[in-house]
Amino acid sequence: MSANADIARLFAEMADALELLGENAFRVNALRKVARTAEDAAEDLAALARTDVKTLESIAGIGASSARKIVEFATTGRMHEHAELLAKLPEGLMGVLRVPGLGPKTVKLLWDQGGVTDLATLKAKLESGALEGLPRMGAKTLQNIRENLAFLETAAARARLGDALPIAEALVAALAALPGVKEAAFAGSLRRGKETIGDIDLLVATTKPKPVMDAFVSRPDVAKVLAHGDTKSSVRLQSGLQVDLRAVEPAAWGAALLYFTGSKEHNVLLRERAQERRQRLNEYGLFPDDGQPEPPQERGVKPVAAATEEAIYKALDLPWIPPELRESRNGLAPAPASLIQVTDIRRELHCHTTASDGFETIESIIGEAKRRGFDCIAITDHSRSSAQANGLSEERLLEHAKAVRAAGKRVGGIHALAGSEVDILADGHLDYPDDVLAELDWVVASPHTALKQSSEAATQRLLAAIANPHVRVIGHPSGRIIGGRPGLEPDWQAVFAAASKARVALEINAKPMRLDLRDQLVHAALAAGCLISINTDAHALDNFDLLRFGVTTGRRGSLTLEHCVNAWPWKRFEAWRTSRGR
DNA sequence: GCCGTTTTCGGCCCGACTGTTTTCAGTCG
Repeated sequence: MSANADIARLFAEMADALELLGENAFRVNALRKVARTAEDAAEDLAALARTDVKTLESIAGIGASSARKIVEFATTGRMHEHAELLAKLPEGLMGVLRVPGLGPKTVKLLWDQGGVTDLATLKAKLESGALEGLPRMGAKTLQNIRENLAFLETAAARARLGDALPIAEALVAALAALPGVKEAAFAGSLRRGKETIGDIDLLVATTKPKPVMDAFVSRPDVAKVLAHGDTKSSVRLQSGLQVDLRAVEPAAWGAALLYFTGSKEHNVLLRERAQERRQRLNEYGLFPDDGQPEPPQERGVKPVAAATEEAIYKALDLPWIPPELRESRNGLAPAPASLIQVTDIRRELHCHTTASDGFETIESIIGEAKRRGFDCIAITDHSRSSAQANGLSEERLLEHAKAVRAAGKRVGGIHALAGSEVDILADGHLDYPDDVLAELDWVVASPHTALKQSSEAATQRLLAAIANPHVRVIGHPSGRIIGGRPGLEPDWQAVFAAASKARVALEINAKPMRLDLRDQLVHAALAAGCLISINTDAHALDNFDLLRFGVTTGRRGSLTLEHCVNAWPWKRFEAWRTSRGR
């Protein structure tokens, strides 16, 4: 999977380089599309390049030329066109493109006429005044570049879904409370539930947008106003997060929500479908195409559909597609009939108590699970090797199991499973011997250490854990931390095949810093016939609220109720739980 | 560079906003 990320980076860099060199914009866009396709792909493109180039070329957006480049990368680890392109530019010049507001035209101008070759020379020449007098470089523009460069130097990477969503929800609530606002919502990658987001896209429906825009840019948490128009404004919050707000007429709400939710590929597919039906789709509605070049909304043409997303999909003979599935890997395929949702989840199968590194007593966390309507909770404190997490010795584990069962009886009305989150050691052995695991009701096996081992070692490690008859779930299978560490990169196809055969579920850990398995891998695991378990890995009572992030990740991987063991009726779950190892 | 029951060549989304402009180029989404 990391090969896909590498491929995406190489193509994105080629697109940047070509743009700086003034190459044809459509060629640049085509390369960008390959980059986005690679980033979203559920398949391992490098593996495909080695075994099945035809299928690689059949992926929308990847043509013969890009396939050839991917094959070269998959077989040699190099992409010579990428290297040759980058050699034509000063090494740090592409970094200058990361400054907000600086695009290829301006960077090329700064390079050709200003001698800027990287962020350091840009900073020096801004300070020395060497850029004054260049075309289109007025005082205001130079000041903006200064500020945006300073921002770039301190900016964090993309925000995690778990951090951005609560901020967006608060902003939406504030906008919805303003006079004249009929609807307010967040759109963009946040609505699609991507694990990280670059900015927050907000949308309001109102007939009087100006006061809404004014109120928005005047918020106390706004650090800088990037744009302030009648229907569109853009700010940077003190947290560094950029927030864009668009205002539309209530009658065009659905069209705007659809348009600003994306993804780009999804929008293109919808527009193409509209064109096939002699219709035009834009952010103002779905219109009959009368062949006139001027936008229909400016000529008073009545839309076929505009007020709701559902109406627009329906007019295009499509079912409404949930935002989480509007990614390139899904095309316009309808959502599966029973796509998982938060209300389907009946049990939590991975949580911690004060016995290891949790903050709640056994009884407290069982009570919380019951209060939330769950039929079962598995208590899975850490195993002995996780010393930093106060992992349990064999003796403590067996005592703990008794305490869990007793607490379950005291609370009543919920099944409390005495389990363990047992470490998968670097060599694939589990942290307790089989005869100890046999004493438990439930075993989640997870990697916690040696997360930089080779792909081969990681594959053998996970296969060994899957082969253990006591293991029912592989917890956070890669061990990655979003924006922190990449985690294990095993041969996922081999892992999925083994897990599918052994009926061992793979976890989607709902912690926003983990979301592990990630969405693309969930998609691939399901294609291989795997079972999935969504768990919050709760260490505190409010951690149960993180469930929605795990469910969103499952939805992005097309997870259905049938493949999620947390959603099964109790009898089916019990039959599966007790079907091995005992 | 990609794509094709209207094209294997000739298209490829386009509107809002800013800053420097005196009518528009560049960026962004």
